[in-house]
Formats: sequence, C-alpha cells, structure tokens
Amino acid sequence: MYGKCGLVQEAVHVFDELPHRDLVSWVSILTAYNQANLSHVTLSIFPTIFTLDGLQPDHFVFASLVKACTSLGVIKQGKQVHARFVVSPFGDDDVVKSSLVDMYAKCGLPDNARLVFDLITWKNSVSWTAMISGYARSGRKSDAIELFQRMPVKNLLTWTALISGFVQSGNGFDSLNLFMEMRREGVSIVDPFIISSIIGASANLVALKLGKQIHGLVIALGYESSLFVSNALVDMYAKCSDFLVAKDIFDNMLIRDVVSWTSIIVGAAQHGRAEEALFLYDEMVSIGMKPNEVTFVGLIYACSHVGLVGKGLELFNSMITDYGISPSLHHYTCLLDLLSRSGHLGEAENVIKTMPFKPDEATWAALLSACKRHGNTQMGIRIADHLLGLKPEDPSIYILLSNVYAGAGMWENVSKLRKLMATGEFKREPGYSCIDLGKERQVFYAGETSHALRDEIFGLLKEVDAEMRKRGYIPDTSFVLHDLEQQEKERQLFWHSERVAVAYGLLKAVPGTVILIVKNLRVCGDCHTVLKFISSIVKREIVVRDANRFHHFQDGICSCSDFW
DNA sequence: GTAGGGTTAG
Repeated sequence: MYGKCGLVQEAVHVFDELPHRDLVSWVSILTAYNQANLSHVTLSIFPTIFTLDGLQPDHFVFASLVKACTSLGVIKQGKQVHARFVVSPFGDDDVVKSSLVDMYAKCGLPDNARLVFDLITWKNSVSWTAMISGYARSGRKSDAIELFQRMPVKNLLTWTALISGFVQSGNGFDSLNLFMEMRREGVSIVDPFIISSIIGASANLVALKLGKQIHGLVIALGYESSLFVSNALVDMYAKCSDFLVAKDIFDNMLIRDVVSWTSIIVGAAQHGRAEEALFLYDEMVSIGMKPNEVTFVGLIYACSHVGLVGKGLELFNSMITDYGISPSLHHYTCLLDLLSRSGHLGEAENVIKTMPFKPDEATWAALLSACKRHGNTQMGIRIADHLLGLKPEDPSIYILLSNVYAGAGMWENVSKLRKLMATGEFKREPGYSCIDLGKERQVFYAGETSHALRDEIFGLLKEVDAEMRKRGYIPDTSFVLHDLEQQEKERQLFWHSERVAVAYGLLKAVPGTVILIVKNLRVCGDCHTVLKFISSIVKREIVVRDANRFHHFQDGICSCSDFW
C-alpha cells in the first residue's frame, strides 16, 4: 500500500520491521522501489533474498527484476536475469516472458524480443502490445503492421503503442495515417496518451496546421493541464517555427518539469535565440529545477550556433562537475561542433581523438563541414579521406565529401564518389523542400523542373534573379558538386529546391503570411544568400527549417547571423 | 506480490 501510494520510505520502514519475510514481502518492496524510480535499489537488494532469508526467487520476483532492468536500460543484467529465469522452476511463466519481450523491445533488440514472444503460450494484449511497440519504435514498419493486423483484439493501448512507436522512429506520415484509420474504426481518442503522440507526429512532420487542430482538441477535452500534453505542445510549436506560441504555452503552464524546461531551451536554441536559452537556464536553476543530459545538449547547441565558445565550454564542465552527468557521444559531438564552427579546428580534432567514444559518421561530418566553412582544405581532405575509408552508410556524408573535393577542384574524387553512390547499397535521399499550405502540401525535389506551375515559378525566380544581381548578388557556385561550366553551375543552383518552394509559396500562400519551408538537408550557402535577398525584395518573412535549425529571413537578414 | 501506451537530444 505504501509503495503504490508513492511513500517508499514508509514501505521500507514496515518491511524492515517484519518479523518474518516471505516472497510476497520481497516482491512488495521490489515493486515499491520500481515504482519510485529507484530500480537500481531493486537490483542491488535482490541478492539479499538468498543471503538474508534463504529464499529462491519465483516468477513474481523475476518479473520485478526484469522491469527494473528495463527502466534502467541495463541489457547485460537483463540477460542474466533472463538466464536465471529460464533455468528456474518458473521458466514457463507467461507474465515474465511478456516482461522480457518488453525489455528487449525497449532496449532496441526487437529480434530478441520476438524470440521470447513466440515462446509465450497464452498471448494476451500485454504481450502483443509490448512486441508491436518494440517493432514500431525500432522503425520496423512492416513487422509492426503485420503483427498488429494479426492481433485478435486491439485496444487503445495497442493503437497508441503502434502510433507513438512510429512517431519515435521518425515515421510521422505512417503514424498520422494510422491515427486516421483509428478514428475511422471508431476507437475513442479521448485520452491524453494518444493526443500527445499525435502532437509529436505534427512536430515530426512540421505540420503546423495539423498541430493547431490537435491543440484545439486539447482545449476542448480539457487536457491543457496534462503535463505530457503541454510539453508536447511546447515542442510542437517550437518545431513548427512558432517559438512565441511555444513560449506562451510554456509561460502559462502551472506545473513544469525538466522536460518542459528542456523543450523550451532547445526550441530557443534552434531558433538562434541563444541569449534566451541561457536566460531560461538561469531561471530554471534558480527555482531549483535540476537540468538533465538533454538540457545540456540544448544549451551547448545554443552556444555553438552563436559562437559563444567560452560559455559552451563552461556549461560542458559544469554538467560534469556540478551535476555529475558523464558526457555522452551527443555531448562530445556538440562540444566538437562548438569548437569547429567557430574555427577552433585543431582543438576540435583533439576532442575527437581523446574522447572516450568511437566517433561515428555524424561526428566526423560535423568537423568536415567546419573545415569547408573555414576554408581549411587540407584538413578537410585529410578527414574526407579518412571518412571515405569508413565506408559511411549515411548518404548525406557523401554529399559533404563531394563538397570538400569539389571545393578543392578534385574532380576525379568527385566522380569516384558519384560512382560509389550510384552502385552503393543505400538509397540516396535526394534533397527536397516542402511547403505546407494547410490543406495542401507540396514537395519539391532538387533539380525537378516538371511542376505544373513550372513556368510561373521560373518566371518569378528569373525576375527575382535579375533584381538580386542589380543589388550585387554573385552566385557562389562552390556549392555545386559537379565539374561544369559556370553557366550550368548557376542553372543548377537556380533549381535548388528551397528556391522553388519559396517561389511556389509566393505564388500560392495567402499574401502577407509567413512562408514556412522545411528542407531535409542543410540549406546551401548560396541559397542562404538568395533567401536573404528575396525576403527584402518581396518584403515577406521566410522561415526555413533545414536539417539543423531554423532560419528566419526578414528584410534581407537572417536570424542565424550567417553563422550556421 | 509480477508484464503493455505519452513529452525533451547532433
């Protein structure tokens, strides 16, 4: 009773006073620790079951231990518990098997989960849901859907597991389609869990209009007081470019937790509002809210994007010494980005060499793009050669490599890369830009010139181009990857997807409204210049969210101050 | 006395 009411100390007190303890007493206290988020205590006191009382764990104990391993994410110990369970007299228990399915699923091992799932004698909705959730959050779309369809009776939790799993693995469109199917089937969506998932999907898709509709639903259902829902809304508005609304919702929240603070700090950072992010952090600390590892990712990111190297380093150190958070690869990548962006390339390379993690492709890529930005061709080539040796799978890395070699005029390497990309196993995701006009959503791929409004778009871009040149625009063709004549290079830049999308927006969006473009890659340097020109020529605010951050173009300047 | 769904990260 004390454990389930969140009074773990009282539970421990009674437990310690028991004149005689049986397995039920033990499971009660193990569960109390699990519920109080003290799963490490659950695991550490487990051995005393033998030493103090000479008892052998039963299936109830195993289920509690597995749950503890799941919430701590300690798969190695989880496997040890699994082994003990298998050889125990309770090795057939279906509840423990379900908890193991959940453990493997949550630890990103859906195949291990499936092996256990198939051994469950009587599968109930808990086992099915755990397995489906595991596939969905690992991005195993077809496996998740197939199992979902085979499941005899689906309930709200199963739908939520599937949909939120897809949101978490970045499959926003699939999650949205499933949500609509769920509504068609008449499943009630009056539930804060499913609502927060769909808000997450809107954020994922940068679908502001959809997000606003769900926000309306939140108000109608009275879920504004739900912490999870409000946190999701703050994140959604920030990700959909409306930082001010995000801030407004944040300001009006009656209860805020570390996720609320972190969401608004990360949002400020992504919009280039570093001062605000740092101010919010001071406020957070002053009210006694403890930042977590994600908060520091946001803070260092904020510093990185405005060149506050000293402050960023200070925060990195404070994270370790003041908060006892040991830096993850994420943090090192942020640190490296902080240093390399502002030109401290040598120190950045030193971080890569001395950090206790094996640098992944993204880490090298951060350094590589800084080399290009700061014109350190020699170091760029050295790192590019090294990266090429690692045979990266991420296609965007090849684009970066091409950039380096093309910038250095090493066309032989460029064509070698192109061949690699053509024959490679991976599918290269082409650059695209997307504009959301509410009921209509248009995607433009780089170089695509076959759109129905092609002539109007071309005409508009041509007109703007002439005006830009009058104002001193010179195309920067170093962003073109192929060895071509100057004129052809300029033509390639001309059809970069963000420009086409902006032109389309100027033609179709309601006059006077902000034009919001989402791009899957980083905006190229030349397009960045062009968008600044366009914003002043047409006197419209243009917002581009690229792979990295937001750019707000207005009156010829960008919120990133050309440092991105 | 045991197992399943929600928010933040380069």
